[in-house]
Amino acid sequence: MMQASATAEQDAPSARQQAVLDAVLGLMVEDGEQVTMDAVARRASCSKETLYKWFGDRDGLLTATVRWQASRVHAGHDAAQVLDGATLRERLQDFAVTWLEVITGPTSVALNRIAIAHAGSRKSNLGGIVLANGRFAIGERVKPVLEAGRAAGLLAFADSEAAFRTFFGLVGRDIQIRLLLGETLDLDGAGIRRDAGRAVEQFLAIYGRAKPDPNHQL
Amino acid sequence: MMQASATAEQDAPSARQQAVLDAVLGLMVEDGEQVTMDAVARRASCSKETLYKWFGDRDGLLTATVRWQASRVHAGHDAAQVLDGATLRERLQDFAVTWLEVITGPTSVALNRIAIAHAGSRKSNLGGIVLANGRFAIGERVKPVLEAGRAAGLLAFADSEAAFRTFFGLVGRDIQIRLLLGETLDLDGAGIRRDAGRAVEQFLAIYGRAKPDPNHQL
DNA sequence: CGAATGCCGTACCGTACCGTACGGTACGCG
DNA sequence: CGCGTACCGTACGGTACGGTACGGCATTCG
Repeated sequence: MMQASATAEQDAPSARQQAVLDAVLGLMVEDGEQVTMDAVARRASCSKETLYKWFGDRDGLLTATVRWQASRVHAGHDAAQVLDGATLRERLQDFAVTWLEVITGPTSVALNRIAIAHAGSRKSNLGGIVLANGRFAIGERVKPVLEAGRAAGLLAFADSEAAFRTFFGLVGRDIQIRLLLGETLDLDGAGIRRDAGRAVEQFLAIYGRAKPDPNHQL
Repeated sequence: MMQASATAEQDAPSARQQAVLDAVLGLMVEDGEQVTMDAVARRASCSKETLYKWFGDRDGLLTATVRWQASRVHAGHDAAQVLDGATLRERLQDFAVTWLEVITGPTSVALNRIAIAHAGSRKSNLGGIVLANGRFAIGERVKPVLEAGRAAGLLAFADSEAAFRTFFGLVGRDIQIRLLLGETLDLDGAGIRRDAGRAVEQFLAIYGRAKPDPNHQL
């Protein structure tokens, strides 16, 4: 009579529940529109009754799935201290590569499609969860690096949020919207690294200070 | 026994049909998920039978709606020839403002949501239509300007497509994805103009050839 | 061993919605 | 006038899907 629903509570889902959520992700990737309760139950070899006991309703199941996927995207926070130019480039490049790998992945595309379709109606915003764990999470990880770069005199900007948004735009460009709208553009690892490098260089062309220059104004 | 379906044919829809399509757009903006054939018929004061005669099926109706909206977004093509720095800035600024106004508009958000949700399944890609009339249409209009700027010695780039994609990223940044995911970020005209100006200056910082016009600082 | 629990499989219900059919009305034309 | 055409309003069938109920099995625990 226990087994709190994994939706309301923030408990990590059990192993069996994780298997169910992975089944949902699999269905989403195959065809976002056929994520029906019957299909999930069949795919996960569980009964619909169990689905409803664990997740409340279909919305709870989708929410739990989004959370579950988000929980394993998070890479480790690593604090960087003093930066030289090469290290800054490297860190930004890493972020750009990671981000591009995420948004071009089929799971991300499927999940964003679901969340966007859901955002049209009011109920329980998957969009907020996706944003919090995607766009905003990466922002909170990049901004300290940018600020460290500024502290080291390598970058010049007033607002780290604005600077990050520019970085975000330079990295992603039109890739995400094109993928979401169904275009199949294949980026291999080399292409992603090339794209990331270009974005970093362009970012430095805008915000870079030529030399470590300890007179930071604004 | 005529009245070719407005879907298969490329005929412009009749006035009455346009009213129907506007009703669909209205429903999409209000709540993307309640665009049902009954609701459209009620809203447009027409019978479902007529809807099916005109548009074939629900997919045809949605496709016709996307085309209809696309048909009136197109601004006039205007060929510019020789550019000086101020004119180039102005043209780019205009494009940026227009684009931001489009993607922040509720109709665009609703339409993109529908198209993205639809892109998950195979049938009749609204995504392709939206891309062709949004992202790609603006690209084809911007690239000649960029090339004219290059011809005038104001810009330096090898690939106009790549340069445009950078411009696209600098203008849009994270705005579209955040709106699609349900965030309500309100940009008034002044905010859009400010954003557009920033994007143009950043673009020139990357691709600009040192040409006088010292009224910018960032 | 017997009861309780947790879960699977499946049948079932209500509803929403796509697509069609049918009756009724206004209008143009021979 | 009578007929055809185009359309509105509505009712209806079929179906897919969300959510519930029930029988059966395996495991755990008293």
